Amino acid sequence: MPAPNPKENLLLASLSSAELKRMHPHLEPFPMPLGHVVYESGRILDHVYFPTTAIVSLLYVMENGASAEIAVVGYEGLVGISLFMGGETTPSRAVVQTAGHSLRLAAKYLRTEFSRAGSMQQLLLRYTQSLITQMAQTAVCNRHHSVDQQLCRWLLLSLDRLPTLELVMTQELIASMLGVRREGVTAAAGKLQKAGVINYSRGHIKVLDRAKLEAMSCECYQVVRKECERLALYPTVK
Amino acid sequence: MPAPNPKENLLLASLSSAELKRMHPHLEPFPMPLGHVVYESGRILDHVYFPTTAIVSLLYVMENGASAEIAVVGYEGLVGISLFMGGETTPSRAVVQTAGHSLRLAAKYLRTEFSRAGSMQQLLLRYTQSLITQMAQTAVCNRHHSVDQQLCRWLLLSLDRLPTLELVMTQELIASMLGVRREGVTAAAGKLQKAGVINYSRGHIKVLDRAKLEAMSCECYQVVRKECERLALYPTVK
DNA sequence: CCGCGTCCGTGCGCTAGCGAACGTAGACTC
DNA sequence: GAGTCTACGTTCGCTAGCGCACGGACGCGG
Repeated sequence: MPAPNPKENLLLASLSSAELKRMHPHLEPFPMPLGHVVYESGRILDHVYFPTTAIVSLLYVMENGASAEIAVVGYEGLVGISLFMGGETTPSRAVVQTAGHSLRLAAKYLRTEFSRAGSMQQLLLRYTQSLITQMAQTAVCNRHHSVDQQLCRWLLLSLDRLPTLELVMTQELIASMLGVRREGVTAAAGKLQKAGVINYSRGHIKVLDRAKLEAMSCECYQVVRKECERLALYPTVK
Repeated sequence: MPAPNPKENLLLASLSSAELKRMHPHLEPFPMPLGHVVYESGRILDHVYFPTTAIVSLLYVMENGASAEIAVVGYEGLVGISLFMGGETTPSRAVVQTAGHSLRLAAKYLRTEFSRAGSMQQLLLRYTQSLITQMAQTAVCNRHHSVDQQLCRWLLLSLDRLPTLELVMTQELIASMLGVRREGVTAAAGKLQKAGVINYSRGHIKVLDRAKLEAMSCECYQVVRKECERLALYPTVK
């Protein structure tokens, strides 16, 4: 497993050379296998994680075991905002949704850098706001949009955080992220496949027509993307 | 209209006397009539607003006019976090849900105070995290819970931000907040009335049995409340 | 090449919530 | 005290999504 380059994470790449120089010695490679729980609800974090190739889902698991994704974090962001927001913990869980690499940074170094009130602080706060937008839009989407539309939104959000047009992801997993039944995902994915938008096969999804996927999605994807671009924080779109 | 006392807002009340002294000259009373749009999606804010007796809903309005509440802000918080988070704007709208008073502070004073990196900054960031929790829980609730349960949650959140057990609020308005049909609220409120939990009459809701209301609510209310109490940021419960 | 486990497709009955329309009763106006 | 308006109640047909159950198909290991 090659050591990930800090420049692969957009937040780290945005740092000034002086800042990056200070952080670099403390950034340690951290592998993220599929399904790994990066943090558990209520646990106190001792690191923040900057994904490079991995994708992490923030999700809330209810008392009865049902779950729902709150937001998704890829190479454009970081996992563990509660460390600098001052809350220490959050009631949600972070799970690796796509295996890959990340860099992690011990809490004390992050706090030190944050308290310098420099561009790192600004960057982290701006990123947090983009995360807030994503959460808000998730709430709206959960309220008003069909499973079909939500699947499109979800695929696009994942796609933007991946180097290729292929996702490794079972319908069961997508269902648990969206908080719907697996059968609902099967039905929605079936429609997309018939429309020639994707190709699904035993946990491998190839996106064939991204433009059509965007057209079939609800407005929520575009809102999040536009807002993040405005904040100069969005992954490049392939 | 009496000038609101800064101590009526929990954030302002938590400031050190030195901080409050610095801010006090710049805090101006700002009335909040029902329905007033405190900020519009995308507009650049020039003040932050600290409600004292008013309650403000953050909601997202979709292209087709449908809406959904993202979070609610009362005397425990402030409206306008994007000013110190660095984004300047957000894609949501803030609307006065319960008429009352607030104090507002011009952006430049807030930014100055924030950049001192003192307890005010910590306080604002901790509050932002509590807001994030509320949004996340709203997303989950929208996904998994019935209108009945959501109504209970919503009533409790409003109740905690009010001095009395009576809300002035039409079913139409509640429906637009929850993002459901008015008829759905009528049905849910009818059940609560039959159960002796509330008394509804032409825009006036009296809560008769708060304990039962909490029992009929989903876990989401308690999650938000516990998390905010943990962050030492929650209104006292009557 | 056989067996088994994972993953995906399908069918069926059921309920919650939607959309639209209409009825009614309290409250306010003049 | 008659008219009017706003807020709430009720109905009906419809659809999306749920829970459950089963079956088939692909792929891996032996």
